[in-house]
Amino acid sequence: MFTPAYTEVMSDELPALPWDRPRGRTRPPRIPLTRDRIVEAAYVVLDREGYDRLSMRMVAAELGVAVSALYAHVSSKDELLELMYSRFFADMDLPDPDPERWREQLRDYARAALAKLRSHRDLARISMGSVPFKPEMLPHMDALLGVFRAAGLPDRVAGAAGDVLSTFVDGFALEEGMWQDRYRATDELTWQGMREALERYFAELPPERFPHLTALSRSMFGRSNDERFDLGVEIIIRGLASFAAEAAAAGETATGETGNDGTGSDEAGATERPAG
Amino acid sequence: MFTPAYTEVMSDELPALPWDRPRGRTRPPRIPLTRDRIVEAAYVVLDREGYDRLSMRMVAAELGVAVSALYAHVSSKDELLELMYSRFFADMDLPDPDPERWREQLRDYARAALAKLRSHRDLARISMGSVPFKPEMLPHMDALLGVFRAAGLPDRVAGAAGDVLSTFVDGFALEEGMWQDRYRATDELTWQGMREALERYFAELPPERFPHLTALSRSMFGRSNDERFDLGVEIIIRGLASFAAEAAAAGETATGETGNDGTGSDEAGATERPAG
DNA sequence: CAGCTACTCTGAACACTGTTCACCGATGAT
DNA sequence: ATCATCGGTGAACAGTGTTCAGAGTAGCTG
Repeated sequence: MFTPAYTEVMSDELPALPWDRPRGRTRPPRIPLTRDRIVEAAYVVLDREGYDRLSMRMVAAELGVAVSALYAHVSSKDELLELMYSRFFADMDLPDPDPERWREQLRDYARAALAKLRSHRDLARISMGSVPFKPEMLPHMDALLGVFRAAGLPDRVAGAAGDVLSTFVDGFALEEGMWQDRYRATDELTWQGMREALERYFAELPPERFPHLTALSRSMFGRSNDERFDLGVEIIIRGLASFAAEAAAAGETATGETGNDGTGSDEAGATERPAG
Repeated sequence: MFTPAYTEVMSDELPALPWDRPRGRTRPPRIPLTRDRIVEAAYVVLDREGYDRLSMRMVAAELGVAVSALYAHVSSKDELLELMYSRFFADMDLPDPDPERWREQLRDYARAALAKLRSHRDLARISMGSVPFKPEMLPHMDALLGVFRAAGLPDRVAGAAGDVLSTFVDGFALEEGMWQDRYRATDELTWQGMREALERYFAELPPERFPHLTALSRSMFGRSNDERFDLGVEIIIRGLASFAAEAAAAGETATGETGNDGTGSDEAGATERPAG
């Protein structure tokens, strides 16, 4: 290790030693560390190494900086993860409620959210692991509630609809990521090959013990993941449509608000078939 | 440290030294370590300390045993977590499909699963973090598929229905647990107090920016969690009912199977996901 | 009963992790 | 030119999952 005094005195007249760090103006002006740069580096590490190997030391190494330097800008790893998660909501555009197009809007929003979750490896795990509420998601919650109300959902149902939709999107992305981790670890199988292997596995189970699994193995794994996702979203949308139709009917017959809590413990008004 | 030879020779004639471990028959016969005992101890630690503090060393301490002893019965912490997760499916009873009662059966199953997830602290996190498929869940998947088919769902929809339902149940329990962790850490608030605080928080947001959130804060947090859960399940059930009714109608008019994939308006099947 | 093997369990170690803290060097201000 | 401030450093601490040579015990064999 050279002492600073030595390099300061000598390097004005002599060329810099090859193993010595460049100094003066030749050295890049040392970009200061910021939260943003840290978050960015964390995403690089996440994409390259995955969630399990994402550590403060790796982020610091990515920035060419000591670990402890991070703690001047970020109070803990948890906070860093939350900052990463907050970026999730940054550049997603929000629907503005249109009663005519609420189904399409929900479908589009769900697809956009899934695409965002897929855009970084293991991002779904960060999303699922974060505290269930961040101020950044307020505009999203509000916009979604707006769509639900535009669809004609009673308030109680609107309040619960967001849960169903968001847990499905998050859970779907999480499961998808786990399969990827899985086959990343075991073999160099492609995603398609994995699905085929699963289909074969289920098809070859003893049919007397698992009659439905064996019969449906093709239906479960034959189609693409996107189709499975769309189908799930469609199930939810139709469920919401049923409540909307019910509310509309009640609104026509009686002007006052009904006390129906929407859980429909009986199986009466069900099977409201949407036109979609 | 005394050498074993010393204690062996002397302790027959002399009383045992007070700091020496009792030997011979007075010592409890040393119950052998088994996978089951380890899993059981892990659950004790989980309930007392929570998922974040669940470590191999704590499990070992709970059993009064060295850490490395665990690795003779369990190959890794991941395997231990999977063993814990496997217990989840052990004593849940399965519905046997009844076309007349499929809604009730799904509702009961969802409630039972939620109750199971609630029965141990942070169990939902283990569930969500586990690999998406375990052989123990085969009977459950088959039984659920049976219910879906009994309901009259087309195969494609039945294959996706399980995803929607299970991600909702898991996600709901996970979120609930996170709120609990949250208020456990910050204050000695009760669960009810937490909900009230949240309701107030949303109600006091600027209404011009968040018109729907402020308007619906009561609807979202006023009711109990169980009601919110039931409502979510009901949304899914109605969505499935819609597909079932559609299939029934198609089956009456035309005998052949229709090619409808159930996703409704397409326009997006694209973005087949690459494996990476 | 003695001797042996087989097996469980121990204690120490390794390579990590998140986090803290006394210092050091370069910056901007007096 | 001196001082103070502050961002960044390196070492340390307590904790993690995991491995491994070796005790100690149990049960089987001669």
